[in-house]
Amino acid sequence: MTHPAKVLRAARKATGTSSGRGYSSGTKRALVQSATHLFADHGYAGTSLDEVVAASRVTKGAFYHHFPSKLALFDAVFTELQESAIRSIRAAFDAESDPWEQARAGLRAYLDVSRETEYRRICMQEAPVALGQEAFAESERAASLGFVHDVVDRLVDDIGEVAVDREALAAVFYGAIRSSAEFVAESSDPDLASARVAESIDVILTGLRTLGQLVGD
Amino acid sequence: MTHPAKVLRAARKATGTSSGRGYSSGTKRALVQSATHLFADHGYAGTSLDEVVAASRVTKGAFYHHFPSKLALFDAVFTELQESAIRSIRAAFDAESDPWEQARAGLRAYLDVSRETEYRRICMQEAPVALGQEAFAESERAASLGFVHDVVDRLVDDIGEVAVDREALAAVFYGAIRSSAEFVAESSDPDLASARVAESIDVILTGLRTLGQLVGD
DNA sequence: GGGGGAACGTACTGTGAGTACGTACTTCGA
DNA sequence: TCGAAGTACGTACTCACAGTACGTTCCCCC
Repeated sequence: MTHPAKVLRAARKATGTSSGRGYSSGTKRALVQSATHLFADHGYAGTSLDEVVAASRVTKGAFYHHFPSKLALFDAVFTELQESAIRSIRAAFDAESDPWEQARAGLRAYLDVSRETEYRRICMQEAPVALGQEAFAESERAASLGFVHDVVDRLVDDIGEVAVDREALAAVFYGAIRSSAEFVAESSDPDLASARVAESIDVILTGLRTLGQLVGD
Repeated sequence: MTHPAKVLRAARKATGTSSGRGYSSGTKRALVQSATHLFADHGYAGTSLDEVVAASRVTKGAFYHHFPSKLALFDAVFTELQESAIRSIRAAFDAESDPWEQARAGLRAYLDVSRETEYRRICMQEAPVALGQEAFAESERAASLGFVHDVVDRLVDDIGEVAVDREALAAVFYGAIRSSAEFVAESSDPDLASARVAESIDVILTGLRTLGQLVGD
């Protein structure tokens, strides 16, 4: 007298589909995964809930049991990608000790992450529009921008003598890095493009360091 | 029965609303102007055609006579803002002759343009999502990015000895400038913020120049 | 002055987000 | 072990909005 839902649930647990990090049910996880691909391919506005639930093999009723709105689903997808990216970058960063090497390692890790179309499309393109500039900027300050701020702080400390506006410089570098990601993404040879922008930023950093040494003397 | 279109038309001609630069009718101009404000305030997805036509005091039939779709309306709004911005920046650029001064003047002009919420919201935020990355990147290459490319070219020529990747460096600077615009926009004191980021970019340019002089010796 | 195209207006259709409500399954306390 | 409450869905709708079909008026030119 085993009921069908019970079997399904057991099957999901066995295949590891269920209990995916913080989610109560496998259904929720399936919805997030399907949505990640669909949002990345067709954007937020270009993806209908009917497509998402069809890809997840559930119905709208099931969806609205787990999420209050389409936007909440997008937010879940965004947050997951964002957090994963930050973990990768911070790991690369923490593997170095010299601030200049940390900056280089962090940049390389970021360029790697932004090679994934899902990250670029969802976290860089769609998110500010879908979630609104306010909410997006907030999450950005807490995550990536804050990270760049730390890196720039260390670099400026290392330079020492030159008087610079750390906050403004961090904003400038943050944009430079974001733009580098697009440059790499649009390129036909991502490996080469990645090396090219990394070197350009290197030249800029070297210029700043040289400036610091000259003033320091 | 006095028909509304006749009255409206007479009123428009009397108030000079009609015959707006390149548009066949005043109606088209009114639609673009209303849409500019509405898109800037509520975004592309957040603005309904009913709102646009109501603000323009026409009907959907009139709208679809002038535009094939909502997206075409957005494109018209975007193109107008974009071209106007480029004109301002190029004017500031052409007023100088020294490449480093040209770069400074162009940056200042860009920071001024991007203080307008309409430009930021429509041309920087919404456009890549609404028009699609492909189309947006194309228009960007032809306009703003190409402009930055020219500026960087002159700077690198002036430096001389240092071997740098002009294309990659242009991409990096382009991002730095875009990000500066956001920094200024989010600030509570835009004049101060504008000066702060301009100085940060100045420091970077000075670093590059110094590098060039050292290698040149 | 009338014929044709441009410039509208009105009423409808289709799609997609969100809601209302019913139902199967699980859990837990008595 | 029985039932009551909660969880996890499914089905069938409503409403908003982009786009269409089609009719009507205005304007110009022959």
